[in-house]
Amino acid sequence: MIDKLEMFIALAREEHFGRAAAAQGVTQPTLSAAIKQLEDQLGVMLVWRGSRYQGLTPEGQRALDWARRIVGDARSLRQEMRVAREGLSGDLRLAVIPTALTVVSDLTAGFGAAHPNVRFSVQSKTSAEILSMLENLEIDAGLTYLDNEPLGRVTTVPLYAERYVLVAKSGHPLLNGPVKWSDLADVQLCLLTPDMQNRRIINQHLSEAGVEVAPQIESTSVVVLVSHVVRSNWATILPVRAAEIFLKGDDIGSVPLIEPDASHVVGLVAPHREPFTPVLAALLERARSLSELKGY
Amino acid sequence: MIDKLEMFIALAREEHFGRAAAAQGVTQPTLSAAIKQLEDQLGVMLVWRGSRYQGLTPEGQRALDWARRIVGDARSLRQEMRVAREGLSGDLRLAVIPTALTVVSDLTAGFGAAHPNVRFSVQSKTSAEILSMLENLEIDAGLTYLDNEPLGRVTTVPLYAERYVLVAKSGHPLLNGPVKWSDLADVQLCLLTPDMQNRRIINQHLSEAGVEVAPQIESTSVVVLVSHVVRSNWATILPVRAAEIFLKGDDIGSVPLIEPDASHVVGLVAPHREPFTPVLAALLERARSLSELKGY
DNA sequence: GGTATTTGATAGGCATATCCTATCGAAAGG
DNA sequence: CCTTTCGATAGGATATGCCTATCAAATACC
Repeated sequence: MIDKLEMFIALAREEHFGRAAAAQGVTQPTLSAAIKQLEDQLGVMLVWRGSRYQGLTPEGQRALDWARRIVGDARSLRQEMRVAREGLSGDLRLAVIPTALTVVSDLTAGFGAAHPNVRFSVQSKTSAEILSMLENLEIDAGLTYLDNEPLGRVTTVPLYAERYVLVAKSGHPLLNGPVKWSDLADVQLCLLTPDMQNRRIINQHLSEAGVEVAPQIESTSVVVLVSHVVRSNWATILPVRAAEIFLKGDDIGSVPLIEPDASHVVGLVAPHREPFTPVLAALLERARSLSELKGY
Repeated sequence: MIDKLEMFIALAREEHFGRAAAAQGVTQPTLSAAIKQLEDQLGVMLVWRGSRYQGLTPEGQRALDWARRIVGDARSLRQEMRVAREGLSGDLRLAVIPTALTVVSDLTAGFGAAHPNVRFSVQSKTSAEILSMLENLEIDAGLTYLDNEPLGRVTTVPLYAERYVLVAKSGHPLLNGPVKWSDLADVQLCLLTPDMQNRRIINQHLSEAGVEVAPQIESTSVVVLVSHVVRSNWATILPVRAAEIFLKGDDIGSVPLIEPDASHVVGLVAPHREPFTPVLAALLERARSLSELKGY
């Protein structure tokens, strides 16, 4: 039963029998049969059947919610038993917005030393992808914005408030003092792609300052942005935490962006499932002790 | 997997391999094998093994919590799909304290008419048994005291406040006006057994009024108490709601018990599992609309 | 103290479920 | 019109689940 629910979740996620089967490490006929059996056992159609996958029925949608719960709890059970057996161990799968990637090392620093058997897997994703992956049990926790878009049924631990700086090559005229958002009208900017929440935040502040931007360079990667700043004449806007790591040398500099002195809360997000698995509980505890926003 | 978890729950409840197997409709070797496989899959011992069942290990205890969650959710999934298929239907298993048995008909009255395919099964239990059966998924909801003993992780809907009357044969000298608890010192009382919370409540009020009682007749059934009142010379103490149904004829009468005018809240109790299954949600809704204690 | 009973584990055998490979038919794409 | 994609179906090997029968240890009883 639980295996079939896993396959059902995979099917809903991949929207494709073949890919879902591959993701589950079974062949396509096996997954097809599993879905059919699930439908027989529950007595309802879960998937619209044509010659191809055509989405979930309303019952399928409701069943998916339960399936996620059941499968998630079953994994929690297994994980907790493994921890009972061999101490904190296992994989902790994180997805992180690009501008918070440097914060991961703060989280893992003490954690990795205290729990050497816990392995981290970190991937860079958009905030929307992070929420969807949390729902689909593809990751155990995420690092994303907490104060902008609706999050759903999750536990959150605020970590810090993002503040923004303009990053440009050393000697750039704007680097001499705080820069207003409205000063950026004629600056050549490279920015994250618009599917990134960070970009939408920046767009909003720029537009509120009456500035229209159409960056020639967009990327999903902060590294790409910074290397364009270093190697060419672009400037970029980054959260302080994301920029810091690049500011060690003399190549580039940064100044705070003011009017407004914008700030957006970033933190850890995890599925809310009482009780938490030991590994996740430990990570949340670590995040709380690290938080700059205890009272948030 | 889920089947094995069901067997594990049964074993924890019955504390006996053979009985647990019978309860699950399998033979004892099947259940033994299932538990062993569960232990193998989880990699931990769940049950202390001697020549007989000797309780759960700490890991077993934790696993039991998850197992209840998973099995309960799986049942919810199945029930919800059945409701999607054929409308509100299925069994609703209730356990009720004896003094609230007459209230069940208030709950079922409108409900049964609106949902003819829902069958009720009602059993009379102590409040402690009700809570334990809720935990073990043996019942779907209970009717018990809400304001005395700790309830655990449950949803409650208060229904009414129990108030107490003295019930005695017509013509009994005490029936002429309100009776104080302290007036009962020399009255021959028959009462519920001390494992019933109602009896403990009554004991407490009597003892606070300085009255010691050692009833010659004790029973788990209100019917037994009332028939002793009718046929012999005993009196008894009952909540109004439990007494009403017997007061139609002229054989017996009742008077309020005062000083104190004691009151204890009785209501519906159900496992807290979001979202509720449709049948349970409908019952809770019915209970809320019926409640005399909306603001409680 | 010796016998009977209770309790859970083990062994062997059968039925069923599961998962694979190979193939098919319908729909979509070019 | 041909090719590709996608999911369903068929057949066979393997694994799992559950049963009956039996055993060994512990306990209860005379």
